[in-house]
Amino acid sequence: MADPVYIKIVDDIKKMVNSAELKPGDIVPPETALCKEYGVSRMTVRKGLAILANEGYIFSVPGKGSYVKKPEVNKYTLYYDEMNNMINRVDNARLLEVTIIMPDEKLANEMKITRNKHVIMIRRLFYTDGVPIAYDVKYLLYSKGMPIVEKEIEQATFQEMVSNGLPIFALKKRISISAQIPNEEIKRYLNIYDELALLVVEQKLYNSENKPIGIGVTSYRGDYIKLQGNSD
Amino acid sequence: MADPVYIKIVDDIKKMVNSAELKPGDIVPPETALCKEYGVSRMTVRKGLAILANEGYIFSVPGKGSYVKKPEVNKYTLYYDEMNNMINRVDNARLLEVTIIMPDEKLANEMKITRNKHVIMIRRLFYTDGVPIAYDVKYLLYSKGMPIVEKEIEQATFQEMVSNGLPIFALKKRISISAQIPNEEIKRYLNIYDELALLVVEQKLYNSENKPIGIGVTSYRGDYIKLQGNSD
DNA sequence: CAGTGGTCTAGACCACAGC
DNA sequence: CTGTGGTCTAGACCACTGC
Repeated sequence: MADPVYIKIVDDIKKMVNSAELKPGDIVPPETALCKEYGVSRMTVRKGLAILANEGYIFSVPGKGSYVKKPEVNKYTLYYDEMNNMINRVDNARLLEVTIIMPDEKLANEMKITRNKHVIMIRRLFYTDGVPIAYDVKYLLYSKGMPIVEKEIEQATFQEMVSNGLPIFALKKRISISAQIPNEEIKRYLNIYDELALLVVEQKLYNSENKPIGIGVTSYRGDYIKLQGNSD
Repeated sequence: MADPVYIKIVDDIKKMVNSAELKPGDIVPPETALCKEYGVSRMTVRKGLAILANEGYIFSVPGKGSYVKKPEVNKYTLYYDEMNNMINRVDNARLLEVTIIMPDEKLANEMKITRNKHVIMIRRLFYTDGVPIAYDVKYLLYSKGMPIVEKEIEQATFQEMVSNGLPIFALKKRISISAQIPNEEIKRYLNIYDELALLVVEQKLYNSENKPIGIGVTSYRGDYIKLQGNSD
């Protein structure tokens, strides 16, 4: 093995967990014992345990020991960008409207603002191979540095509209995914004549103080999108 | 501050990144410089940098230095369990059928098996407050220790069916989410009389060798489910 | 009290980048 | 060659746990 010692420790303990030699709740040998077993110093052992803790295999309790963790079986990682998804890529976008509105009660509530604040509303259609596949509405609180040129808005993702490249680490986002039947307006925009379900993805952006700064709702033709997620 | 030094280092660098004092691609001060700046030993500095690397803020290149990373803006974490979701909780399940079938070409393909292998098919209905809200089909490769008592199958999640509590860390899962129009059979099962969209979640389980061991398709009434995800 | 993990030091040697 | 990060040591002191 060219691997460093701490990797060997990690692999060995992973093997024990995966072969049920160590079960969730079981205690991992104390650091001093592992030091002796592998003939290394404590910092090396701790490096290995830190990796295991980080990957969700174990957790440590000061004064007691390290324990095998119950895995989070229901956790998935999903990559979503309104312009790219698992079946198709948006290759074009058309701006339907960009206006400044006063929010109705529902929107004001969702954005946690009073109804006398102004909100920018952007409505777009997304195309793939010339076919309209999604109807997209965004509501943004105005802030300095936002793109105001229509050409910029047309092709921008939510990120690009709100964060002008700057404190992107601080942004928090939530999405919620649902299935809906299109209303007449969306049917017209997406050329839907038969029964067809929409996959509706709502994005909500928060600044570092957890205040909403934008809401986006993208309604995809159900036959043109599939979102995918992975465990790990 | 009662915080350890490495936490201070982490916070300071995070602040610099979030205030754009350090931009993606910029180089982080070398470890030796940080040692001097904070008056600590190198291991302490490295502990801080390791945390930042782990949280996706920086990455290190041996022989060169540490750099600020572009954040993964499109990454979301989603918790999904066929029995629990954001609007409703499945409080009851009814077993429709459990049989052993020979897979058709499509299924054999998806499970990467030959068509002469046997597959267990389980069909269920999920209820909330006595209302059927989802139609669920699972296909499982038979393996030792699987629940065979109907009462067990009825209330089991996918996890519980496949992994009998053992090497759960090794399991990999994928989900894909789509919106569909129900067929006549599902309409009957879910008491759908009007137009209603289905949120369809397909789960696929793989063992540690990346071979599929089970496929599950759960079709929820669109008005009863909403999946949610978070960045971070 | 002894044993545990949490923090930290002041060194060391290595492999690797770039000049 | 110097400077960088990657690995590792052999100690230290602390706070906490459980007896």
